Amino acid sequence: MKSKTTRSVKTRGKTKRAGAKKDGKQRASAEAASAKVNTRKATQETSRPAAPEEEKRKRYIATEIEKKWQARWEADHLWHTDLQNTTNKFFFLTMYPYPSGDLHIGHWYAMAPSDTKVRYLRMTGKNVFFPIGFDAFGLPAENAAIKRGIHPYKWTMDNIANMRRQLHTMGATFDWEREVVTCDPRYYRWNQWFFVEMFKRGLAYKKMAAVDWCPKDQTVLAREQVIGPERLCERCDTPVVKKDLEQWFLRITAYADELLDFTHLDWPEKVKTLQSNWIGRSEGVQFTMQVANSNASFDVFTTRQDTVFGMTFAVLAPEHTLVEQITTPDRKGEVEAYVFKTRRETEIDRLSTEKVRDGVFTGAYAINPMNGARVPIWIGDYVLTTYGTGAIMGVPAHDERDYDFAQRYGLGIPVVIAPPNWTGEPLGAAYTEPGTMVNSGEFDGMDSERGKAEIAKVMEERGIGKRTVNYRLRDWLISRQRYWGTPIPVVYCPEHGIQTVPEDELPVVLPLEGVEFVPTGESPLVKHKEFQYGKCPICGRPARRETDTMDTFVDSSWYQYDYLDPYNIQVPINRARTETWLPVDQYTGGVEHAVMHLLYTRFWTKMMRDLGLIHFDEPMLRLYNQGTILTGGMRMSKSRGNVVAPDPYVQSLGADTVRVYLMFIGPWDQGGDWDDSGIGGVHRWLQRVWTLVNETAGEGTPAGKSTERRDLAPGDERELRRKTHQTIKRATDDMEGFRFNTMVAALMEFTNYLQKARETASVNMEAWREAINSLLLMLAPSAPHLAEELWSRIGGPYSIHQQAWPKWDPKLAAEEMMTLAVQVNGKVRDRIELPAGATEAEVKQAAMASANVHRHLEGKAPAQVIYVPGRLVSIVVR
RNA sequence: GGGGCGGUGGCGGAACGGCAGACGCGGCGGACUUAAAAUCCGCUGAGGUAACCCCUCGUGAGGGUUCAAAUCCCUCUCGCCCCA
Repeated sequence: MKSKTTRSVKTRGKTKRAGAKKDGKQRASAEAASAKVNTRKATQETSRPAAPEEEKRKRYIATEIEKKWQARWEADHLWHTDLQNTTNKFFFLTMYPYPSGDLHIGHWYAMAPSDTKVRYLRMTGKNVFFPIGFDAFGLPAENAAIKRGIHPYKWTMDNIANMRRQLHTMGATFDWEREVVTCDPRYYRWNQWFFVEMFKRGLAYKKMAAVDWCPKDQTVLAREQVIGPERLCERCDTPVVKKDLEQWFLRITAYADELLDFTHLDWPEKVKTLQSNWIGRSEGVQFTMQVANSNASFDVFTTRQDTVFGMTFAVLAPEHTLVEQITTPDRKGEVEAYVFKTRRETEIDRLSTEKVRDGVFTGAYAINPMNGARVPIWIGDYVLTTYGTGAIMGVPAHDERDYDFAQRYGLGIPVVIAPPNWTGEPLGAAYTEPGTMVNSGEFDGMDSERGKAEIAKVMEERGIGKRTVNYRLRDWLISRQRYWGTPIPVVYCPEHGIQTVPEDELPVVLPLEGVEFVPTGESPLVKHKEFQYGKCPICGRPARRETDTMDTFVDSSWYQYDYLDPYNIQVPINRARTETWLPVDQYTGGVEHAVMHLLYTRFWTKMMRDLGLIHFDEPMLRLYNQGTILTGGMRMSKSRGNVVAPDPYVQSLGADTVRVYLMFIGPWDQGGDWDDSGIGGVHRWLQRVWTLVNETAGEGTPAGKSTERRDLAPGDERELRRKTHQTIKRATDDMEGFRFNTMVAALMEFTNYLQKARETASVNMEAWREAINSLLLMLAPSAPHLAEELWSRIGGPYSIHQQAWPKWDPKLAAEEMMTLAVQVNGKVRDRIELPAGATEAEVKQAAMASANVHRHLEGKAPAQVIYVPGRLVSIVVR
């Protein structure tokens, strides 16, 4: 296979292609050249046998050169950023992975192009900090413990070890010396510290909340443990219900308005819109409704106070605290059954338009404070306690959901906002646009937009209600009845109630020993008596420790800060470094985190600012969302069992091939179904580069033509330099715009051109060197190992990754000739070639001289001739 | 229901309103080889023509603006995402 024969056959094949019919001579010169190489090599590395070494030089064996250079880069700490040096600083952050155990092709898709961009930025003179870590707390570790008896700590650490190894094979320039692992007490103690600070400021608090509860396992379930539309417990298939429990919240709503301000963020519009919608600010009025024949009352929120005269009913959420009190005895059975039914539904189900909007009459009535009308009080599951006040006024004529509801139960639908040209007939559907107010007492004839303001004013004057801003955003529920997370640093003293753990006692360490993982559905901490034994910081007496842990999104809310100084256990953040290195200059990650992680981390930064730790308002200045790699149309995940492992590809074709292929398959923000059918093409391209450059390196001239090079043809040299500089321009622009696919295509085209040039043209060595050097430099960010290897072979200084990205010269890139399309009535009829500097008159003259054009003019004189400089000539005849 | 994004060869995808299909995969033909693999060369949107030139048609469907539309506008349709 690797015999001498094969090699000489190969050599002969190539020489024959290269030269005309001088087989013998060509072969002789090629062999002489390779013999020279051989000698040099042999003297350099006398310890090794010459033949296999020679073989290695000839063939592109990706795995060998990749291992070699990875070891060298690491030994040289090439990617360890000097954080003291803040000149040209650039913080490039890619979302850290969850340590599921295996790095899949989706991870590569996110990280490899990020690394390419980082390497490019380094070559343009940026001092880049590119850290990596692991989002190490979370449910899968605990499930593994329950199912297979592996401790979550061990499971997580083993997975991290494996993923570290896999990440290294990618050849990414991560600064491994500042790795953050969030399940390390060193890290999560600061989660606790932040929690305590927030508690002191009222930003962390405890209140009742409805959560998913499995009645059989007697436990709260995470959202993802509730399976299917039937909402069954994932362990025992018991229908899940909602249950009110005391939960810890972070007051993100305090920042709602500020979170709506994106003015200093260079983020995708999509993400900004998603966050805005999620926060859901609406301005309206909150007013009080009295229950008839009762001293009870309830508040409703509406943005359509202009329609208040059209109210024919009121609806309370089934969970509303008033429901039990006001329900009349004859309605009790029906109401209770309905409340029970509702508790099994999700909010998403309840808000779906597909769903029939139903409800039950409570038997009670409420008074419309604006006109004194008595309206029936219903309960309905389309009203949520989590939005507004958990009660609404029903105005069927001007709200679609209310309309459906009134239709179903035969409630009145009086029009109070007249559509244009309305003649008094009943509406066929809810009219939700502005209009003229009618049947609204003193407001009749008023434009409804003005009516909104007027009614709000009147309500305030009469003490009925007040103008209110309402948000869809809820406070962030961080309690998890789970083991594998950050313990919430709180104790419950029988005498002094809720007390946070003093700072000098942090961290509250998650116990690793004495923890039982049995499928009862209860957090192991609840049964860990030792852990629960705390003491009150005020009286020093025993106090039960909180057993809830924090949502893992807490960890990812500030991990970018910890990267700067991960080993610091004195203070939460290193202020000096934070001041100079943050905010993050470029963040990359999936759009699926738009309203969770990306909102939480913005909140966290604002909170930190208000704690006086930092001076800026936003954590990440620029954001790029790459797409998702799917398999069979589905997101890759271990639980689905559809992950594609990169390792086999890396072993057979090399990391460089995988990296380039992932960038080549399409626009980075698009993602798509994984299909490896084209990966061979990318590998072949890299091999062609290998061969092309090695010939230059080994023989000192392109294509071994040294002995018979003709004199320089000036045109050829100009052309070669033109292609070189045009390619640099294309690659630079594409790299700036994250257009890796077209960047790779440009380099492929350049390689194709160089191969042809080598065989057909006589080449000036300076220009050739410039071309080869540029090719390697431009390839370096994408295929770092191959580029480094070839760079060293042509005698470039180590490391190629510390060289400057090539610059293009507009003069050299400029074309001398231009090819123009000539259109007659919009159809291309000919192409003409002219010097690039040709004047409009010359161009038009040349166009009119075309025989093809003449034929299509059919003797008519052109009515109009349009010249688009450098592009085309358009001739119009009528 | 509202909003956003998208629909281009057999496939992934290129294309500042200006020559549609770059680049790659796949396919076909050829060179090399005893043969295969690998490599290299040529062709490859559909149709008309034996072939070349050339012509016609073509970017989900239909209409519009324009000398010129994949690109801008309107209507529809299908797919994905978000909100209700």
